[in-house]
Amino acid sequence: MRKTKRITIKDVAELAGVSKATASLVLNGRSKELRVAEETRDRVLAIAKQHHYQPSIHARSLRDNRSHTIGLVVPEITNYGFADFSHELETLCREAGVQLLISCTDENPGQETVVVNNMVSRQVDGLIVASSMLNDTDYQKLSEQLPIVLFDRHMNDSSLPQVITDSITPTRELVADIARQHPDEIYFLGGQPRLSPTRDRLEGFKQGLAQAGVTLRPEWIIHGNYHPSSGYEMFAALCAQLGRPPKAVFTAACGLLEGVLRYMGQHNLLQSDMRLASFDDHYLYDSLAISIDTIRQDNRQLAWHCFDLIGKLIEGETPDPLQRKLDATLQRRYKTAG
Amino acid sequence: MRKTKRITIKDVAELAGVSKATASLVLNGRSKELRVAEETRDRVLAIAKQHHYQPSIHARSLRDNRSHTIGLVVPEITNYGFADFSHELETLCREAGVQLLISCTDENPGQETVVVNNMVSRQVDGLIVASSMLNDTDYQKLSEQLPIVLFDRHMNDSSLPQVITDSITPTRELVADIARQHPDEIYFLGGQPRLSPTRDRLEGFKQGLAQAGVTLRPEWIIHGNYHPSSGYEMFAALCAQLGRPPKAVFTAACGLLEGVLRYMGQHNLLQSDMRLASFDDHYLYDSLAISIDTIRQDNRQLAWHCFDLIGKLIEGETPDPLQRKLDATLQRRYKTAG
DNA sequence: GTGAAAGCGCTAACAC
DNA sequence: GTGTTAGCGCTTTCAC
Repeated sequence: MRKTKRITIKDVAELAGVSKATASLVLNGRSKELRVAEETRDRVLAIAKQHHYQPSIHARSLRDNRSHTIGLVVPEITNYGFADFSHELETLCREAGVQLLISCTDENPGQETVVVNNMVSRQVDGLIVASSMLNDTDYQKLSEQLPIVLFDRHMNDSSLPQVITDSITPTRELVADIARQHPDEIYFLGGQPRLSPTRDRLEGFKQGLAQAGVTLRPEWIIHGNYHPSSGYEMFAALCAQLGRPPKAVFTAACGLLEGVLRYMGQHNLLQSDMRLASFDDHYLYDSLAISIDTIRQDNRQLAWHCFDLIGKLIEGETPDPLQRKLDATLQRRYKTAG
Repeated sequence: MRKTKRITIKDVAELAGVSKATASLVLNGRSKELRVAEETRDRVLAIAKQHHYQPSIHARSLRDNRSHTIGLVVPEITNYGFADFSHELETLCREAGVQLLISCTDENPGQETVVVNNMVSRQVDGLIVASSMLNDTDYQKLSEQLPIVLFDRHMNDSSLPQVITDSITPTRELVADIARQHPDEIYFLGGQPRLSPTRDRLEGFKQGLAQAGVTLRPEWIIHGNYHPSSGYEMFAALCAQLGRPPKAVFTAACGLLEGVLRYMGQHNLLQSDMRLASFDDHYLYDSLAISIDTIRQDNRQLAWHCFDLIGKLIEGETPDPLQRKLDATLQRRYKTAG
């Protein structure tokens, strides 16, 4: 293992019979502008190629005080939406010669602090975060040290750069549609009430009811958290309380939906005529027994904007606008009888 | 942005009125063994804490010629199995103070070369790869430079360190069961015939037929590739050829199954009595209209062994055994009538 | 046109 | 007990 020792610029220089400085110029393609003799240049390049010279990224990072690395912090990489987003972002990074570091928080604010500190100590040039925190004070402070972009979730009136999907509009439209079919019973299952996705989607839910002329009943709104099991429990409790499955349910995120589906699978409810809708899409929903309407985020756009923001911030530019809101798409699967 | 300039060990030393060397000793917790005065030590530590001193990882990496970073290369992070594996591996790495770099190849050998080179140039200490290559010559060569562990897929007689799930045994058992129910028609949809998962799972398929006393018909075996669309196309062609859906199908990986399900969804076949089975599990399969038997890999074990191997290799140890084969679990969902 | 030297932040040998 | 120094690999003035 590790037989071949690294070849350094000093080695290349010596082999080519020039100084480190000259070799450096040539290898950085600045030989033209700084008038290095063509013959010298070719010699250096030949040696470098022949010995597979690769610059030490550590030496460079140390010198430049730049790691060409950015961090991505997400709640769960096993969540299809975040995986898709990560993939898109990784592609953008690779094309730009930037290395992406990915860490998961498991929806746990304590762990979020750990992984973020970890990335800071790794001297990432910037940080892109889908935070599980309730407020942005930590990030506000951190953003004095390095560029931060929040996405997917946003905090109360945060002024930090951020990219989110507009949840309210599509939720309103979808919920209004469902409410017209089931004006007497439509439940909202959400995560922590203080997290922005919950608040926004609940707002959309309320607007949807209003739009359909349906009066909200307080018991329709149920809060839990975004842990996988929470959707299951909320739905189980609801079924127990009603003595039957509800007529219509909107879940605020795919994790919650997952729990609901698990319960339904275990209790043979998948063939029922319950109307189910959710934020977040998944390709397997096309193959489920039950037709679920969903709201699909555009992860490619999301990733692009995050990358654009963080890149500009790192370069010291001031991107405009600093906060971006993207459109989602309704994915309708439910077919109204007749 | 970036108001606060980094504080270095030199700053700490000066503020504490000691030399860099002393400060370094103290900060690395080696003050006891090298008899630094307690008073000095406390002073240094106080200053460091007060100014939030954080060592420069780049300087350290440069000096130690170690990045405390390992690379993970997977075909698709959006594939649930790989996402789950990545998550497990990331947790292990974090606990060990190692940073994990993740890159995707999109099942494309050319891109695999790119991302691997990328990681090498990032000077990762080791590399864990689920390769889409047909042979291991590239990795054989690369392993002279740095430790490599292959997982999930293995190449022909490769002697490189690797961790794989035993596909043959569970596939045989599952297929034998299906073959007893449908001795006259059971199809195998696989990826590239030369990739190890395809070969192993096909071998298990054949053994399963033999075990059930069923004679294999050559037309039952269909090869495509592991791209999402391939399963769809193979299955569509099969349905077209038969003029009806097949009675029983085994797909060699979840990507292929995804394609089959998409076709079935579009053609209202999800309620049919076709028997479907596959390698790789997904939590949503519990909620599908059709009951799919699957073979579930143990990603936590898989990640643990990869981490164990790469860690030991990096430390210069020779792990034993160098190649590991783990057991999978049958996830039965199909209920035989009666 | 090219080379010598300094410095990025850190640690380890070796003085004192 | 503590300080001095050299060196990890690279780039960038500034001389020559």
